[in-house]
Amino acid sequence: MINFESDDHFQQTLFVEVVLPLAIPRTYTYRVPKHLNDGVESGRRVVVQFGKSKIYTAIIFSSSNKAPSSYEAKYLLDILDEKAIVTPAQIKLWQWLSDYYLCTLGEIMAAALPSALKLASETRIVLNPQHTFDRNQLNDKEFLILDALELKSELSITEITKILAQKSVFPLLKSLLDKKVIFILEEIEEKFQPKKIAIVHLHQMYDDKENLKILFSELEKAPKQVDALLAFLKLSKDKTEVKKADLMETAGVSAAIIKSMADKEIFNIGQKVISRFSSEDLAVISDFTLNEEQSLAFREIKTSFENKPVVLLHGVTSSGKTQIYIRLIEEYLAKGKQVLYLLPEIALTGQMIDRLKIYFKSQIIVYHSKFNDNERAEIWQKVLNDEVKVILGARSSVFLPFADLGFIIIDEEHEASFKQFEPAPRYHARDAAIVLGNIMNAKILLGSATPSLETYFNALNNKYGLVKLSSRYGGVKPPKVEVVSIAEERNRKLIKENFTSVLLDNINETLALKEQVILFQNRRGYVPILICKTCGNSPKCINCDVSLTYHKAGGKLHCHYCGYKEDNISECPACSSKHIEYKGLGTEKIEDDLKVILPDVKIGRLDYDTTRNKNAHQVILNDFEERKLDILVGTQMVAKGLDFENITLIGIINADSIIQFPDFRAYERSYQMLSQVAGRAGRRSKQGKVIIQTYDTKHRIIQQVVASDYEGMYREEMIERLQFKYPPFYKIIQINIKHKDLGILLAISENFAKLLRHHLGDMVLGPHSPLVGRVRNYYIQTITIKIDWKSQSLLKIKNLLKEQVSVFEADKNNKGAFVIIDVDPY
DNA sequence: GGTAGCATCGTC
DNA sequence: ACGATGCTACCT
Repeated sequence: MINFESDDHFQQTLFVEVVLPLAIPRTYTYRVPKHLNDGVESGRRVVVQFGKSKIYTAIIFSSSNKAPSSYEAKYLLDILDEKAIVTPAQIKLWQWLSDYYLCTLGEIMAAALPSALKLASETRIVLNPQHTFDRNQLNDKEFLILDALELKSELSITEITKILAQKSVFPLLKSLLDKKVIFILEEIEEKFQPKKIAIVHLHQMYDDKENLKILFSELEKAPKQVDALLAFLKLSKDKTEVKKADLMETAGVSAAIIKSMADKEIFNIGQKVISRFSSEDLAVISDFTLNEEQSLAFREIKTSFENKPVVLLHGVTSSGKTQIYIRLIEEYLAKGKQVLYLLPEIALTGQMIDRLKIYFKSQIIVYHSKFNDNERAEIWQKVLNDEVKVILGARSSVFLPFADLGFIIIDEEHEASFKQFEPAPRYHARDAAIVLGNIMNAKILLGSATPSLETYFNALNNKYGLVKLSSRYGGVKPPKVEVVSIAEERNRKLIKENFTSVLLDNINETLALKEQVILFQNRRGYVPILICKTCGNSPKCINCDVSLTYHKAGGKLHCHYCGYKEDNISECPACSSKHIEYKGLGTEKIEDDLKVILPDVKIGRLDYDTTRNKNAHQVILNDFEERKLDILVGTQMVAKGLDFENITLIGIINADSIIQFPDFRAYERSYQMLSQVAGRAGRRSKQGKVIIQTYDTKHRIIQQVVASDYEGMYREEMIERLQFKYPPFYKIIQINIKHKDLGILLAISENFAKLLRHHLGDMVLGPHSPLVGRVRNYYIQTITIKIDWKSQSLLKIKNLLKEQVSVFEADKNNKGAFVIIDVDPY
């Protein structure tokens, strides 16, 4: 006879290693209650108590049947999932990231999982504002939570635990989350919003002619409303949808009239997400064939993939890389594979999304950190269940749980925004994606018009395949680049404010043709610094070692590092002199000066300051696209995701401010930035023009930009990189030490450098002060380690660093100090 | 002799 | 990360 009771008795006791979403270096072991043995699988979430009072969601990393010898493991409280929500491939990726970037698994988990998937005792819960769920589906306890939430709009999990008088609430909350009864509360920041328009419908009731007649008679005393109603009927005759804006215009009524009619339920007003893509472009995209050069590149990429997992597509601006991407994506979709398409964050607000959405419809999904958390959790599940095939996302989308990934595109591969700096994990999404691709056996395509030097180096050394695309698509001519000497114009007194006569003449010509202009200046604010002419003093931030920037709108001095603001000064705080000079220039001043010089021209500005509000970015771009603006002044935001047919002139106000930046990548970055901005000029119909204003017309970077000589730039840069021990020849690991007291910081960082030098010799440089020596009241010292990775073992050095950092942190003399390790800090 | 306030430790 | 525990300084 089989004894079911004793079956349990023979079951093994299992133990699991779990990752907690905290910055602790190791995994922790929990004992599995026997009744949960069947649920043990790495990648599933478990609920555990950690410490005396905290409850966290952790991820099972591995399991074993050996009890730990030195301590008694706690029981885990519950297993939340019926299948792993973190895939084995992800676990491998996490491990790699943690080893490579010297961060903890917990930090990666915290960054990777949307918070709706990692409930913790302090998580706050709110009711779904749209009560679309079925109350009958809830059990007693779920109802109890619902009641409590109706009384108090927001509850913490600890509070819910009290209400229910039971320990295990996570599974209950998970079920409520799944049923969309509750949401996780998050601090709402600026959210990504698709462009929406208001659509007006007539209430169903008035489909009936009699009712409509009655309505007209009822509105007799409200002539404006009658106008609106008539206008609606007229518009709805030849269109399926009536836009609120059209209705207002046709009827000649205000929004208030429409609103009051909506309140009376005559109209219903709905929102419709619309594409920012014009129908003209739509045709080009939805039905295209690759030209000869593109087809060749397409075939070359496929051949390269046969023996290399990574291929670089080096294609000049407007060479039609996107079309090649689309064809490749189609091939992988046909094989049933998932595709990850990585783009820099800013480019995602642009037209790329619309373009691909038109093409791939519901197969495509967009993912980035500005999405709200509930949406992100939903996308996580869809990717895991292989319900979405194409993911278009910013760097954090490398963390998604791909079920069957076949192909990764990293577009604008050279973009600095793929690297995360703060907080840990300080990873580079391109490199992480390559590792992910290798783990999942997916092919990886890097795309850029100006590849990063390390990528180009890898391509030339046969580590990556290399495919080139050197002519522009559809016979678009490359823009004509003209360099203007600021110094010379100044001598000849031709310059007006910061505009050379050449630039102004070109602006006028362009505007006369009803074409549009972009002016690029890589500094926001009005003027970067104020200097006292008497004593040379300039106002500094109280928290950081930087000069404050004057912002005319608001009349305040701002710190761009910590956000500190103070009132502008009329006399020098040090010597009371009234002779204050304004030096340098930012986008705000350029906009202002231009308004004086060209009073009849409509000028807009696109930078961090004008795009803080939700949707501001879209509004400005829409205005520009709809030609409500003639000139757009902006920081590097204008360089990305802006593809308007009508822009034929680009002005770079001061190229020197970009080139003269104290960083080893300054020249490379300048070349990339200038080329990219220049690439915005001119489209299919017309050759564009770019005017670069500079003091240093002979500078090699400027000359190389003019000549589109990427190869030349690469060659010369590489000589310097080798000579001064920089990547790609050397690996750089940066150790930043922070402390509130400068004296202590200098002493301890000197000591730490000495200690490291003892082990690593002259690989260790510094400590030195970074560009900004103090941020948010913490002084910073940097120790740089340059490693010749061909002759040294990176792993050994990293292990040594880990060890030495923990020794440093444990040392009493170093209390109050923070150590931040940044691997590949670029 | 007591305790506020902070540093340090350990979490399985 | 964060609470528990230990240690020093200052008070009635």
